[in-house]
Amino acid sequence: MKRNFFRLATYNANGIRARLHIILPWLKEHRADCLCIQETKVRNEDFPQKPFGEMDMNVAFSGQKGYNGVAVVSPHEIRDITTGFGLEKEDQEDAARLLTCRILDFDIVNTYVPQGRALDHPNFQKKLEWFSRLRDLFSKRYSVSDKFVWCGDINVAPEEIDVYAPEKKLNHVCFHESVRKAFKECMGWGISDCFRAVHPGEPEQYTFYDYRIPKALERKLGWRIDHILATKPLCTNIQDCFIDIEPRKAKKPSDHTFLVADFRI
DNA sequence: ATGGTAGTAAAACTA
Repeated sequence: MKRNFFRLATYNANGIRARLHIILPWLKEHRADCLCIQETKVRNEDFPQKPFGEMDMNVAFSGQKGYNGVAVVSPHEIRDITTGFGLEKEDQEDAARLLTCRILDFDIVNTYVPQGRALDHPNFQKKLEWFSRLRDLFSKRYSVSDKFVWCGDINVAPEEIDVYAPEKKLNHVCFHESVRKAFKECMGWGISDCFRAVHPGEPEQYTFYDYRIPKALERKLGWRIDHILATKPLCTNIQDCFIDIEPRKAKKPSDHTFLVADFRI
């Protein structure tokens, strides 16, 4: 059965080799046209290409040892793959956090935005700069009239409803006003939050549950920090956008949290 | 106010 929409999803794997038992069945069941993965935590030479190839999926990946790492999986051809910000002397970590490609007539940017560690840590400045560098990349390489999607682990809860106990998170690197502002300024290039376009004002819609917090899912102690942002040609054609959490299928509840958007084509 | 656990990969480190 051919569908009249393009299904794009994003998933933070926290180690792709430890999540294949979740990712492979999920791909089969949901028939995503594009799955963007972050925190693969695997160097390129060790990337598990075979299991994807065996189910006729193409993969593009960019990783480093132990940390970070991004990948794109698709049943379609993955073209024009780039990693990092496209500098002559590319930073290894940036290359393992940013991968762009074309699938059908969609321009896709998959990012694992630096978490930032602490407000007074140098990594937090790097995080803020990432958003302006991304906006520069968008405006340099793409047009707002393109079918363009930026998705991934953005590490920002944009609004109070996007995190539990927001009053206690004002100095958190994923909720501080400076990082929310930086994210919004980046979006100001011309992209909108697909999830909020479909579910405006809906509270307790989270994409991330810290596995260190006991029963975080049941207690609704989560964050909406993974996002799918799209330009107007796509935003005006969103059929659906939803968070797929199926804890019954996972050993741990946070193992199985996908953010999905369906774009009418 | 802090810590809680998981993954990678072989002792810390990031989240």
